[in-house]
Amino acid sequence: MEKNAVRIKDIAAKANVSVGTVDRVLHNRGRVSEEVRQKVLLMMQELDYEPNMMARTLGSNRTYRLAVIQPDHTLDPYWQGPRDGLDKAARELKPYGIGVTVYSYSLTQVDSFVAQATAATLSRPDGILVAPLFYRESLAFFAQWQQQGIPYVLFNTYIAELQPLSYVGQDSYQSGFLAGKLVRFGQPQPGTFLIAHIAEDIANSVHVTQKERGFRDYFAQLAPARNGPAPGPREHPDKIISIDLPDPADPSFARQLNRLLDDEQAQLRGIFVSTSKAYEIAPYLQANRREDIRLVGYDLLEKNIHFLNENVIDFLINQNPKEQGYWGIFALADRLVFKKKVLPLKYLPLDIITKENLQYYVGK
Amino acid sequence: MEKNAVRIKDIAAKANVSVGTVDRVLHNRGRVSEEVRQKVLLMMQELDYEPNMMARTLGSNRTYRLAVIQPDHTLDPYWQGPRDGLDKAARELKPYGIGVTVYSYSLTQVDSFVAQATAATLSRPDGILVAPLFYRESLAFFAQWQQQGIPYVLFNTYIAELQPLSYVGQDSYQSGFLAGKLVRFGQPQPGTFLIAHIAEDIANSVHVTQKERGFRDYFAQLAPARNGPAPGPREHPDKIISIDLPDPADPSFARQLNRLLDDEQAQLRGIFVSTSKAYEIAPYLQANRREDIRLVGYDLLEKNIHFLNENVIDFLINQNPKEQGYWGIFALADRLVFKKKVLPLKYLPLDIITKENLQYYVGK
DNA sequence: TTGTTTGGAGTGTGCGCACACGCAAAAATT
DNA sequence: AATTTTTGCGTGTGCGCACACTCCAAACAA
Repeated sequence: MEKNAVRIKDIAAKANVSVGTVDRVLHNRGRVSEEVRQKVLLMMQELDYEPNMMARTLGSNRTYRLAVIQPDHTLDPYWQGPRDGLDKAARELKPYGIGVTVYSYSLTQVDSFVAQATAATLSRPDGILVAPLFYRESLAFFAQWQQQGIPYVLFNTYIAELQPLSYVGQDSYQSGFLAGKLVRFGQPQPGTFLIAHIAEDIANSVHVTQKERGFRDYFAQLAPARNGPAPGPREHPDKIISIDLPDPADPSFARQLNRLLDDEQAQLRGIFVSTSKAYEIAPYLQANRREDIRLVGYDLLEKNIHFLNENVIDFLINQNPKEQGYWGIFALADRLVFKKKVLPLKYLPLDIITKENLQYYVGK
Repeated sequence: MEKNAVRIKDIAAKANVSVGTVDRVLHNRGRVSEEVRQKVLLMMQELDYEPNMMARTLGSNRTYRLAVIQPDHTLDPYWQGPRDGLDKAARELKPYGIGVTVYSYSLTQVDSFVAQATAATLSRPDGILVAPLFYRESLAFFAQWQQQGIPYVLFNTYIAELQPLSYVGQDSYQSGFLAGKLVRFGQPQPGTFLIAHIAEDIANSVHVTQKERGFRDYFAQLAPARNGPAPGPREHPDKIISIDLPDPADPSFARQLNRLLDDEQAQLRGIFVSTSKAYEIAPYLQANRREDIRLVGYDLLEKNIHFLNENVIDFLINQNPKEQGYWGIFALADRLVFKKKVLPLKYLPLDIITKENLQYYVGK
């Protein structure tokens, strides 16, 4: 094997030109007659030439600087995941001349996002990976990068507005849809199902509203068709409510939650927490011994894992934070270094995590 | 970045020797005085030298031949997965001088395994990746490879007997345990649960017996402790039975299966198929409209996906066949080419697949 | 003594490619 | 017609490393 690897030299010989000429058509450096150009191109096709990337990066001493803009991982544990992933990618890609700089902003302060995004832009990077949690404020930056010709990749939150090179992350809608299934599955009787947002600025967060839409749609499609041949064994007059909880430190958090749990009428059978903060709800269920209420949330944070093992949380959906960082960086590398075409959408799987399969996802 | 990459030239300068000398200590070629050797080693540590793998493979024209021994993918669709995965790995590793040859044997014929394994051994490969479905017949080969110093990696089936370089695949026991959870989850009433083996030589297949053990243990640990403080809200006098079905083409397959399904007394609530052949059972459930019987099986084969979408199969556990092939090859490459230490056990996740998250696993 | 081996080091070439440079012929300008 | 400029192409060097080769002096044998 490998003996038959086609080199530039082979193309040159077959086309009766020098390696310099082949190099010129390969990189569109001009200074080649159209006639020769076509011949070289043909020979390349015939021999099925594939450049040797190792020799290429070794030969050209070019380096690439990538900027990552994401929430500070010391303020919210979730963001440690993407951080780990992009660090891993950075390590693997270092020999290819890729360097990564992280600009972290505060999840709760819009202006810190603007400041960091501005700093990243001013560093004039060769590519940008960004988690655009703030919808409105992101748009202007996209426009600027697009104009400057800097490729940028989105992760975690998908904003279609200005075409990014790629989006890496979950399909939020389907993610909510799946949550509906998990919260409903195996429950023989109809009831009320709650979708809880914790300390989220819903209006400015595409991400979360799509999850809610998916969740509601799951129940909608469950309802038997009006004129269906035979109505299913059970009807589904389930009631879906959603609530916008404040920061858990706020006393009204407990107040609002307890009011819901104490409402005997409601027949509350399941709660879906739209972010990775299911561990904020879990203690209330555990304290009141509400094993009858199904709890579904996101991500394998330490606290979530605790309540999963205690059977308070029933399912977690893994958003694959680490993979998001990893593949985000790789999307940029594929474009810049390897010159491969990059898929505009890279949906990561919706991993269903239970107590029984947890261990194989934790260190991943 | 990357400007600070340490080269062997830098070490040479710092140790006041030539690059040739550094090369000699790097590869233990001898012909270096102990004194100088120590100095060079020290400088390497101080500068935190990491060899540039690209330059290394480019410089040394060494190639590696890997042999893969696995069931023929044209005879059983499952094995297309590992095949795809190892092909992908082979493509990525080709520039590193790695070539892969596949020796495929027939799942049902022991002697074809022996023949292919023999052929692979005679080709004197630099490394071997093997799916040792036949327990007894595998042992002799392991011993031989060990003696010849050929590193070998197991996948799909774990046999601890003679330490392989690594095992890549699922934890079969935990896989069965999870299947127990999935088949039982949300069913309010106790009943009978069936574990079905289809056309398997149980006695010679570690793999499948471990799955059964895990499955049974799930139910065992569900039963409330004898002297527990308070017996749970429901007791679990579930009954677990297992059955050894013949090839589905055999008329007794249908006979045995129908007898089980028609037994009103049994209260059959769930079936766990221990291999990827859940699609052989599904038609019987569908024909008899037995929506009350939970069906859990393995792998995203086309036929399984069909019945998952029809709600006949409730859950599939993805054995990640593609990843098994991919990481199996990489384990060998890590050892041979990159000289990294290889984990002796690489457990792949137990992906839970439902209709709702299926799409993100299919093309993976 | 003169050869011969051997230990301990340095030098040189090539891997496949990028890129700067050189040089002649053709085309454009004066 | 003499010049500059442009076009079209070939050559040479270096990237970091492996590996064969060379060289020299000391140890040893004859």
